[in-house]
Amino acid sequence: MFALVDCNNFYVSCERVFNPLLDNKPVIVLSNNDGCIIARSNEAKILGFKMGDPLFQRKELIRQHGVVVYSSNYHLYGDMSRRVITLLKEFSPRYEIYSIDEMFLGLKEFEQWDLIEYGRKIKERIAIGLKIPVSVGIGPTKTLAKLANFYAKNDPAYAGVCTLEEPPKTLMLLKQIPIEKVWGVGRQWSDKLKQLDILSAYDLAQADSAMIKRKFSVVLARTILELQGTSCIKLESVMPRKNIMVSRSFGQPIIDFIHLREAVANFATRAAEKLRNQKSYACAMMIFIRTNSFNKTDKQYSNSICLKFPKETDNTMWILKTATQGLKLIFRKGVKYKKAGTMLIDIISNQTVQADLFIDDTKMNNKKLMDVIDAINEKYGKDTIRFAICGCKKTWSGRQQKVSPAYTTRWRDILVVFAK
DNA sequence: TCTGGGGTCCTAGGACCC
DNA sequence: TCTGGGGTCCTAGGACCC
Repeated sequence: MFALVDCNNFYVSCERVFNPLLDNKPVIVLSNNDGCIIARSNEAKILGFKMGDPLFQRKELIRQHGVVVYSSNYHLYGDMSRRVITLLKEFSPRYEIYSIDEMFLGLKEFEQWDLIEYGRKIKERIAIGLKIPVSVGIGPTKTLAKLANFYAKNDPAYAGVCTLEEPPKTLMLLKQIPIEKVWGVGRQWSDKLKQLDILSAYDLAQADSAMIKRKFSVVLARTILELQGTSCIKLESVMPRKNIMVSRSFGQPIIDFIHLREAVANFATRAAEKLRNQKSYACAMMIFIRTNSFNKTDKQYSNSICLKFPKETDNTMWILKTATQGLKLIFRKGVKYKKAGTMLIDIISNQTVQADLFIDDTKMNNKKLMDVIDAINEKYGKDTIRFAICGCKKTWSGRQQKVSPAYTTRWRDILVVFAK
């Protein structure tokens, strides 16, 4: 058995932990650049705010209902996520961190227990420990645990905890789940499935898996088995990333090379930090730049380039050098750039590196220097020490007008409580 | 004026090997 | 008229996830 524990409206819930005045009010959290709505409280969902709505299209509705708006605060959400994970680990030795607000628990060892009761304990633990509301879905496969979570979250009768244990009960519930809510079925496939008269999770569970494999892929055929109760998708403990991407849209369009280079250098630096953090090397990197594709009048341009490093590396200097080279090759004058990014690719573990006879490894991967830089930045804050090419003004950075304090990760933001 | 930022896996087809 | 039978690796593109 698996449990899927999902934090409800996670970003909004994080804001509410430190500001109880937000309880019962419509609250939304915005994406980077304050561009889109990416998290909504239940009250905001009822008002009709949709995931991904551009903010500027919803200004009127926000004003009408006095909706509270926040920029995203990943210092806070990331740290709260780590705390949730710490507490959830108490409930099973086997787990998978699936996303910033979701975790699977392996419950093989607890199958004789009352799992509903266990689910309630989990929910209670997170509520008391962190004031984060969670939903718990339990099932014999990950896909069924996901669907159980759908009920736990959306049907008040379950009060946040639902199990799909016995097959007959499971099948009845599957009939009420629209096909597009099934884990692994997105927009394209749900449209195509509906044409085949497969409208619910139940219909998919009954479908001919050979036909599905032919017309879709082995992935969806696997989903059928999972819906029927045969577990195909294992619990994955932490796997290092195979790609590391850092990209941003700019607050203002960038025209000149120097500013664009500064932005790209910052992204590459961040990517290199992530790479070292997971103890890997990258063999190559990709750099991309693009104009604002929403703008119908400006000249459009978008390009990317992949470059190999002379030898696999986790060294910021090499990565910056390569990023700059690549940018020079794809940069075009007279264009208004709106977004850029870097991606480290061909990532390997730093434990399995072949030495090179002809390249001086100490020069390529100046490990001591990187360790010192990382340690200083860890202790005194991001970018305390940095490469000059990254600049210091961050003119490219976007709007973050309504960001809450980083209550749990920055000393000067720590919450102060006054006694009356 | 204003439209996010990450990831994964699978498949088909081409180039190559013997 | 007729033109083998295996393989591997790589890449781009398309689907999905949060």
